Parts: sequence; C-alpha cells; structure tokens
Amino acid sequence: MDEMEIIHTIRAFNRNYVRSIGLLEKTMLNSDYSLTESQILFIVHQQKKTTATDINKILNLDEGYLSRIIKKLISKSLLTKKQSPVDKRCYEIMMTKKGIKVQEKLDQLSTESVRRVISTLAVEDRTELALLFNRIMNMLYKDKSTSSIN
Amino acid sequence: MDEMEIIHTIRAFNRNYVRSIGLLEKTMLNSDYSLTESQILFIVHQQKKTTATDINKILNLDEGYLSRIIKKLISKSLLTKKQSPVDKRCYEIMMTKKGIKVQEKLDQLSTESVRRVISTLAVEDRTELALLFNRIMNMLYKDKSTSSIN
DNA sequence: CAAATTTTGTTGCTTTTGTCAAGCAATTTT
DNA sequence: AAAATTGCTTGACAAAAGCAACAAAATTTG
Repeated sequence: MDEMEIIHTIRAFNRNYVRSIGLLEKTMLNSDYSLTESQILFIVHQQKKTTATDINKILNLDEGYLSRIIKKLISKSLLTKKQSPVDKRCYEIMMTKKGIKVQEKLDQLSTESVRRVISTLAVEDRTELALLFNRIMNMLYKDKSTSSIN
Repeated sequence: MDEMEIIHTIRAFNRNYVRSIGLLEKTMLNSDYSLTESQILFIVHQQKKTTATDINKILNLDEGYLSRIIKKLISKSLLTKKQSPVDKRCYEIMMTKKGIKVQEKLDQLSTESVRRVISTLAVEDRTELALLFNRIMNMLYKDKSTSSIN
C-alpha cells in the first residue's frame, strides 16, 4: 500500500466519521449543554480538582472563551471555583453535586447514542470493532499525555 | 468483551479522535475557507453537477445556512448556479475553473496534514493503520449511500 | 382540473460559538 | 525591586449556525 493510498483511506474515514460524531453531538445538544461544556464537565469530573489551565492543556480553547464557559457552568451551580492558597493566580475548579448529576446524565446520553450505533452490528462484530479502535488508539495516542484521561 | 467495555472503548476513541480531527481542521482554517465550505467544494467537485438538496443529503446543514454559503462561494467565483430546465425549483451547482483550483489546493492541504500525522509512525504501521480504518469503514458504512462519495 | 400540500430554495433576524486584544493581579526571573 | 511571565478575566467583535416566514414551482388528491 503506497503512501497516497494510505492517506486517502484515512481521509475517507475522517469524512465519514466526522459525520457520525456530528450525529452523536446532536444527542448532546438536546440536553441544554454544548459539546464543549460536556467535555469540560467530563474533565472536571475525572480529575476531581483542576484549573482552567489544566483543562486547556486538553481542550486548547481560547482562554477567554474557556473562562466564560466556566463562569456559566458556575452560575448554573454545576461547578465551583476556589482561589488556590498556594498560588493565588490559580482557581481550583470542582464539581458540585448537581454538576455530578448532570455529568452522569450526559454520560448516559453519550453511552446511549454509541449503543445505538453498534446495535446495528452483529454481536461478534461489536467486539471486533472495539479491538480495532483500541489498536488504532495504541498506534496514534500511545505516548500522549492525554491518554491518561481516558 | 461486554457491551459496556465496547462502548467505553469507542467513546475513548471518539474523544481522542475528535481532537485530532480538530487539529486537521485548523489546517483548513489557515486557508480562507471554513471546513463546511471545503466540504461543499469537495462534494461539488466529486459530483460534477449537484443541487443544494443533494449536498444537504450528505451534510445536513440548515437550508438557509447552506444557501448563504453557496451564495458566498458563487460570489467568490468558485461555483456557478443554473436553474434546471427540468425542475425550475432546482439549481444545478457546478465548479468553476477557479473553484477546481481552490478545491485542489484544499485537497493538498488536507493530504499534507494527514501525511504529517502518519509520518510519526513506523512505515509498516502506516499500512496497518489504513487497513484498520478500512475494516472499520466496512463495518460502519458499508451499505450507506454516502459511501459512494468517498 | 383546481385546490391543497410538498419540495426547493431564499431572506431577515437571532443565538451560539469562537477570536482578539487589553488588562489586572500574582508569581517568577534576573 | 524592576522586568517578564503566568493565570485568569473582560469588552468588543466576527464567524458559524439555527429559526421562522416566505415565494415559486411541482406534486398530490379530491
């Protein structure tokens, strides 16, 4: 397989997959929270305690934009912010109980929509699909620091 | 592998891959055209002759939004629009020479950025990666009508 | 066939999302 | 202790996307 063929295969996959993911995202949108907001909730949920900078190491958003989203999530009582005593420039961001609840609901929605996708597959194909994705992740994201958050 | 494990694997892949694709998209953004515009150019380029409705069978955009993007691409002389003599509600959309040129440039950019991604892999892994992606596409998109445009 | 319905596309208006630049306070560097 | 950097915030703005109302043409159907 020559390089051009490889690249075209990957690009074809990307085009298809972007659309699939787009559909998954729409599931999220029926839930009052945007994809980015969900991602932030997901990250804070995992890390228990974070800062805006930590979140942005993963999401790479515009800092001002991130600041505003966090503010919004705080105003909805999903997150809390507390100035770090160690470094007063930093604010420790944590989930509230309500935030955890919402995050769990979003998690379920996401799980549900993936379940719907694989439901069309034969049962033995589902496992194979997961193995294939795992193999790809190992190839592409093995040594990346971000892999720790999955 | 139980269903939950499968779903979590796929979701982990999605989270990682969304970010990768996000980076690929940024390559596009340095090129005066948004991802959506590029996709439209890609589709029109492939199909030689289309309509807004055809494009939207693939992209599922808001119709008004699509109408405006097409208008913009026409105003930049990348596309042309001609009322269909058969069905006067429809407008046949085609590429101009300039449009083809631009599309080819965007195509190169996209190819280039995928090339950059796989360049970090061992040569034998690159082929394997493409085979894995192909296998996944066969599982997920085999009988879909959209597969014809890849 | 004529009225009702559907399809295709357009436009005005609004919201959402994201970017840029300036700035402040705390920290680190020199 | 002055200068530079870091973490975060804000205002102003631009781009992307969605909603609703509409017109023109085609199709359905009574």
